[in-house]
Amino acid sequence: MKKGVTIKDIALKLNMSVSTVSKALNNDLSISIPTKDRVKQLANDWNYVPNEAARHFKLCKTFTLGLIIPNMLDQFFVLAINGAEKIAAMEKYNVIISQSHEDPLNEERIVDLMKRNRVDGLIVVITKKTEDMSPFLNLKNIGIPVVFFARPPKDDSFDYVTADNEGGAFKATEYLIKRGHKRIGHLMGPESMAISQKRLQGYKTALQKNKIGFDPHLVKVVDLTEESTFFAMSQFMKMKSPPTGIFAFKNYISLDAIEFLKKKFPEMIDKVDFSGFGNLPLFRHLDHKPVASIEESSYEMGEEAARLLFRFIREEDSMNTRAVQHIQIHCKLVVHK
Amino acid sequence: MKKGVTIKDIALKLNMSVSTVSKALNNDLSISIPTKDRVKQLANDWNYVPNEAARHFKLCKTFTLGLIIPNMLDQFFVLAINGAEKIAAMEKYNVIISQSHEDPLNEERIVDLMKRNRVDGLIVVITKKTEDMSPFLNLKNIGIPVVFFARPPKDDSFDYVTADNEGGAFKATEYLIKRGHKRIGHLMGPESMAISQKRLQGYKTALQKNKIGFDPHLVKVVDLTEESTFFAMSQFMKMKSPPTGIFAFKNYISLDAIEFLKKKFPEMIDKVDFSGFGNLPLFRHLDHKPVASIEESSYEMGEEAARLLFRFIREEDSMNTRAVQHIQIHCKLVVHK
DNA sequence: CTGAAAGCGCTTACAG
DNA sequence: CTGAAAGCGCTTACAG
Repeated sequence: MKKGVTIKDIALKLNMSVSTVSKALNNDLSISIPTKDRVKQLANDWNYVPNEAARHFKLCKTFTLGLIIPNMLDQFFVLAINGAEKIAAMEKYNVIISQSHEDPLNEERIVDLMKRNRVDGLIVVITKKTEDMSPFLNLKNIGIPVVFFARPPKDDSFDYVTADNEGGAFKATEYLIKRGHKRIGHLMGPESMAISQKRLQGYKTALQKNKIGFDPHLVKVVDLTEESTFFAMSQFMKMKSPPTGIFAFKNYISLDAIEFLKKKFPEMIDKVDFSGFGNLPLFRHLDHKPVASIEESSYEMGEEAARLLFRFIREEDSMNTRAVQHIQIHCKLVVHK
Repeated sequence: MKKGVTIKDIALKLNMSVSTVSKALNNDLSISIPTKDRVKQLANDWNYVPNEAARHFKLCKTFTLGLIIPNMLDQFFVLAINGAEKIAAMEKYNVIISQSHEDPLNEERIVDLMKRNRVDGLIVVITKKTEDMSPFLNLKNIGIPVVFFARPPKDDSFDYVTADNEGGAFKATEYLIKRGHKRIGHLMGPESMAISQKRLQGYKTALQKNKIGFDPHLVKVVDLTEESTFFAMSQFMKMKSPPTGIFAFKNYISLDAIEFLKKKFPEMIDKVDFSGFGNLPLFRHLDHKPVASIEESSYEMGEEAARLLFRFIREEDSMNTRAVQHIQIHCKLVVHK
């Protein structure tokens, strides 16, 4: 980084103090219009670029939000980022995005980095394997507020924004029932994720309400990799009477499951209906896709998380006294085709 | 941001000078092992978190790379980001990503922001409409190196990494010819983009080499929106003898074009073959997709761009004397199904 | 091996 | 309305 023009240079040239120049550039009310004009004119002529690193340092504030997400190839997260960025932009805040790639070790490294860089707040989607929350506890101690997003930690003492997981699962399952399915499987999310249980619960409730017995063999846990979905599907297909409707924890899983059928049981591809969480932009291009999606409104969820975070940033002092916030976003069922 | 523990606090407690503490934490050779141990022990006990804002300020270096891309919903860019991030991580650099959403005004705002935040270097995919390069010239002046990526500016005085656009277009077009097509259309990229011409040229060369006359009616310019692709396709389909093979500037355009056929000319969907730039992860899930893609190796391109940028960051002094770098990445043809 | 001192560029409470 | 001065947390050239 070259040295560049500083307010000192400007002050020297105009025979003013640096205080005056600083105030003029910041539109301080105490400075006269002519002075402001002269300062701004020269700043412009000289291509003055304020050194934010110096401001951040001086003000103990970086005007930066950290975002930690598992993976940017997942459109759900990208939409959420866009929502958060919108709110951040309104507050003239920057956003730093970093990917954990679903690895808790990476996650810890990134949290540390964000801490060192003194972001003013953090929005985090924890990895599918994160169980140890100590890196985040530590964050609280040094006064950096965190809002968890989409995947709430099991420990309810943290603030989060998430979908109505149980309600959404209920709707997705019931839609399959309404389409006439009696044997309904569930591709369940990892045990390590709190929402896996919620979505399972919604599935169970839908069965119950519609007088369909719960069969534990119809629930297979997957870990969000293609292999595990393929394995679960092959288990399903081996059954005497395989499910004809499958509610997936997440629609990226449905896509893998559909992929599996195409490859191994092409005759079944039109006989099994899928529903699941996530109404993704890429569905537009698909011929074989879930019959219904739970719209998680990820853009709005991102906005909501950012709004909550800004509230915390503003109320920083009351950090230790304020009530924990758990925000739940309503989920809509979207039928495809 | 709370005040937190500083090296001064540690120095006070241990009856040392701040210089010693600073050096101990930075593993300076001049400090004795026992001293280092005592310092590190206390730093650890007290949860000391170095204030990077202060370091950046002091060192006139932020260890941060800026990335400006049009849109994170485009997987091509996400892969490139991942490549650049990998290289940055190896150099212990952070990456700030910002989206221009294809709007030059946004782009200018972001460049300004990156300037103020004194990123050490910038990797930029300009918007499809960017013609005025002055925001970037300005960057050079204050000593922030920039590497353009994927979409080289028309002005060749900038450094960039791009695909072998002409060669790739040649291969994609020739593949359609090899499949027996005689009437081959081209969905050309925006005139404002330099690579649109290159890809058109590759298309023309492939026709020529294979003794197929060039028909200007078979070239339609699109602007990367669905509407413009739909319009171009409807023009094609109105022709007496519409093209049976179409080489698209970019495969997201192919997807829109396929969408158009599905909707308006379902009987044609299996009669028109597409090829184009971009071998995207999402193709995995598609039944109707281009018959071939030009693999742009975006991950590797991202790495390459970051490597080049680091070279510039290191050689900062010779900024004005060094030769302009134009790196071209070889493109492979990937046949689908 | 350790420390005193200067300084990075900016903001702000205070004095005039 | 303007300015002098302190200080944010750190690094480093220099002295000892």
